[in-house]
Amino acid sequence: MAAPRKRADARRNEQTLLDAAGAAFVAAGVDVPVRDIAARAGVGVGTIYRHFPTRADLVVAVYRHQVEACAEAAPALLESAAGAHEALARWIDLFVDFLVTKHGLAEALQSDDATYQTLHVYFLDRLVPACAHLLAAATAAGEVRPGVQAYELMRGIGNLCIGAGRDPQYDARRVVGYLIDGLRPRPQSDRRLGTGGESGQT
Amino acid sequence: MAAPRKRADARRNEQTLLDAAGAAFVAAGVDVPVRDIAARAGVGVGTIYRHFPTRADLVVAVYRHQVEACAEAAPALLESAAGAHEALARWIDLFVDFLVTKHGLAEALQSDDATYQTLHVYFLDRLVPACAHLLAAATAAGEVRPGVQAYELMRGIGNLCIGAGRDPQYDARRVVGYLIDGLRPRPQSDRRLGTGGESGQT
DNA sequence: TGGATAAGCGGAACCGTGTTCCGTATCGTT
DNA sequence: AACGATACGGAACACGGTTCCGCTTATCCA
Repeated sequence: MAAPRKRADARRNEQTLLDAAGAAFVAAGVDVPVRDIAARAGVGVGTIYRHFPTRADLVVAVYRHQVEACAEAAPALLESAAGAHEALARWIDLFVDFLVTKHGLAEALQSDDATYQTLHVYFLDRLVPACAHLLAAATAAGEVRPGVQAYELMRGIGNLCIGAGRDPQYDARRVVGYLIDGLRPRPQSDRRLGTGGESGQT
Repeated sequence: MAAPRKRADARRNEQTLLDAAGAAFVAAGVDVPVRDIAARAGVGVGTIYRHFPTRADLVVAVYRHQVEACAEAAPALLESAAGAHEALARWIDLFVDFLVTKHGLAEALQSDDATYQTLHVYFLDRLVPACAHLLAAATAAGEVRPGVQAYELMRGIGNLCIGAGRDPQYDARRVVGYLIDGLRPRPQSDRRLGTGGESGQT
């Protein structure tokens, strides 16, 4: 319960590591070898593991501010945007912009590798509620068909961002745009997709 | 140019390997360690690399028939389905059903790992034309907005299949359904997404 | 200020996995 | 049967994640 303040060199190293990791992520993606990060920071690999037991901890630490900012932007968008669907679309643009500029992050987010477990959890905990808020408003306004799940939507968006930025033929923003449009209620529906249970898998 | 028939044991081993690999993929995903496949087949790892220089070659060999069948199903769907959009949707369902039942395949397809390069190329070469055919018909019929690219659509669909089957909260088929709906022309459009060049990236 | 003690550090060592390579075994042919 | 070509097995190497322990350094107290 007491806050046994860490040693000064430890605090300094932690910051150095965050900077080095951030730079390494930009240069070589979030999958950059641990040894490379250590070399950049001028520390041994042991030091990294002491401060950030898993790679996910390091990634979360590096991107925490941006994720928080994204989550916190949601309410303001709901007020400033023309409509609820528009607000949702704008917020998702924010999320997509964040993801596509972080090489390998979208991949890591969807990875089933146990290493990235906490990354997954953190992003979901922080962003799904924000998304759910916007989504609920849009659904209530009749601008999104009923039954769309925030979690599922976030996973879909995240998936669509995989590989963006390394393939000039693939524009994640555009495809995400199609998806968001597809959330709208179908005017005169002949193909039922509403609450979704028709996918026929036993 | 001559067909220097391979040795009998080599042909036998190749088939054994295909069977073993197929079983291993089902049991442990397409990322299963090479040594495991070798053990299943009762051969040394060298034998695998001799027959299938990269993992992609092995994966392609295992799934070739199913990919061909998917590609070839396109024309028939165009005739049997109620409309062109419907045909496209049905064909994509086929593709999604294929992907979600192969653990790790969707991930591998989008991986930038050089190992999977030929896998990527094969799938695209085979399936993009089929998709383009359906898409062209749907666009011509005015059932899909103009400007949608087959390649981009296929990548998007593939991406959405990542992680399906290991997360009960995420139903790739449903999300793909949203996306396909979103391809329809927008009735009274206030948000322009048409030919897509507005994504603001320099 | 100097010494004791705990906190923190570095990097060698270990493990799992992909990949290569070559001595050996097997096939097909004469 | 014997020989050359073909194919095989698995040891060895490369590489990256992870652990562990002897050494260094910050902090505290007398």
